[in-house]
Amino acid sequence: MQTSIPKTKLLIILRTITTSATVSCNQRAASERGFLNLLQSCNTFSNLLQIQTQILKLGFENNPLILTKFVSKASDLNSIEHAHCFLFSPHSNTHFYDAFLFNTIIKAYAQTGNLKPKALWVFNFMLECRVLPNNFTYPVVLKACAGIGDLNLGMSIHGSLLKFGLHGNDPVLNTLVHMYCSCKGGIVFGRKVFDEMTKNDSVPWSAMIGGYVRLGRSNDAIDLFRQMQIQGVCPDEITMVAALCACTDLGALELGKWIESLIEREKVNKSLELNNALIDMFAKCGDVDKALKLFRAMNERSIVSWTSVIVGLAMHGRGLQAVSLFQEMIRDGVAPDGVVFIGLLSACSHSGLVEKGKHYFDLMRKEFCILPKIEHYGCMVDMLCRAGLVRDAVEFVQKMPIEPNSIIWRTMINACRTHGELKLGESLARQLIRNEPMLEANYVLLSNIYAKMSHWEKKTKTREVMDKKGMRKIPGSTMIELNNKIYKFVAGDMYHNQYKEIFEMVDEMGREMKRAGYVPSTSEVMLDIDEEDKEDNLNRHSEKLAIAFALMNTPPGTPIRIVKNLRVCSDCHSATKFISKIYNREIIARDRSRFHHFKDGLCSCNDFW
DNA sequence: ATAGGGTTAG
Repeated sequence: MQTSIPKTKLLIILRTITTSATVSCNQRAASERGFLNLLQSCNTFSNLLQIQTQILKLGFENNPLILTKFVSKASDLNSIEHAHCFLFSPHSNTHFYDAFLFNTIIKAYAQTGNLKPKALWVFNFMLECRVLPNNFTYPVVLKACAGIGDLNLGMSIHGSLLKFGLHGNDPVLNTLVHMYCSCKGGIVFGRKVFDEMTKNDSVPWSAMIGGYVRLGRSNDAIDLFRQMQIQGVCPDEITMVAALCACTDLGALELGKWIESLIEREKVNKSLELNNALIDMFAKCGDVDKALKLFRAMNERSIVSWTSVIVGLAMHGRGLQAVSLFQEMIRDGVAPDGVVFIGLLSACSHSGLVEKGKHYFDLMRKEFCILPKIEHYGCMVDMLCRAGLVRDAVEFVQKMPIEPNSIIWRTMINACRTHGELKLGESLARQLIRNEPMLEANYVLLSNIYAKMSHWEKKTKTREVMDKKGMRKIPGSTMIELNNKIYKFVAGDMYHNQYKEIFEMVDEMGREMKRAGYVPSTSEVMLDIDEEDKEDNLNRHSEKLAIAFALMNTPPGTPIRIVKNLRVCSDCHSATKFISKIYNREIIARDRSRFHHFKDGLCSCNDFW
């Protein structure tokens, strides 16, 4: 329940102010202070409307301070557009407006979800009104620009900053770095500003490291983080969050633990966000139990904390536990949002809980009034497809009230391939290519279907179309951490300095596995070559190279952690099960969508992925 | 009164 000033009281106060017919300076100041206090306690939209009327009645429409407070109140009440109309009506006298007032409006727009472009409109209007921007203007206007992500826009603001000859102080330069790092294609400009500025504190470092993380350049982010240490700049909790995100992206558990130890050593303030980043890092780097432990120890949790553990459990195939955590969250009185439902539905999807998934999909609309978005429909399609119910998925898509996106089509096409609906898959893939001819993933899907159908000439033709358009398949790669270094393997990799030993090890593994009953699934090889070459091809998959490398370089009995950039192929999946038993190793593999814990010849995913 | 951070299906 919101507390509001009773209307009667409000009117009495207003009347007291209005009735002073001849006011001295002191009285005027007093009435201004009184009005500001009144504004301060305004907390509903109808209060705001009353205040607006009074502003006109009392002649405060020429008082920029009062107008500024009015704007920030309106912003608090999500009514910035209302304040906008009031301030920029044809009758309003913009002659009295100052930079503080404009800055406040720009900031209010910058904070909105989809009204950010209006911040730039106000900025331009400010220039038209010949109000000079100051050093407080640029951080807010650049922040709006960063939110829009338009590089040209950002550059023109940068240009206007130079034109006004403001001496860029720290906040201005920091936001300039942030803006460039948030715009597509802008990171080099951001780096240039970053390199040329004097960096007195952690802020520009956080902006730059965060920029690399957002671009998926996590290795560069970590390099810069190390550079920061060398330069003797102390990272704060925000820098730590960015560094942890880089670890999460890489799946680098050891690196993540190192950051955690730095946090402890430097006694960095453990903000809610930092705890959330730690939870997410541990969950997505393979130690979901540690993530749960941290989650339980937190004294303040946000919806993000809950989402992180639920998604973490989902990735580890612990769907039932994810569901019970969701129920606990509801019992705790935390209001769910659309995002946590994505996590919950993906938990059901990864654990084959089709009925539960359907139940929660209905519940989100009926009980929590959250309208399912395309992502939620995507989860449902994925869930039906994983469970092998391709026909149900088709029916579901036909009944959907919104247009399916290409992600949903790709999910369906891939499911058609794995569940033998090849004709359907082919026609869907061809349709998708007609709609989206410049996306390589669509051609890869079609060519994989042709491979499965053994339609080699059609497959070759698809590949030729790709070549002609200059597209290339993303190569599969596997990452492994060893002695504080990150090693990356790609299929057939011969650049590693141990590659001969690795290939020998892979061959030995192959012999041992065959003795234990492993049959290479050569149907996974999407090439028209003979069976023996197919086996070689399988043995050169990046995953097997990484595991061989780990077996050679780590003590017997220790767990092996690997991270793949794509989904694990079914041959590598079955081979890894054998390896875990033969070599008595626990192998924890993260692929593009989930974790596989291999132990004693079995996988935690129960072959469901 | 001005700067920097977190979660999401495929």
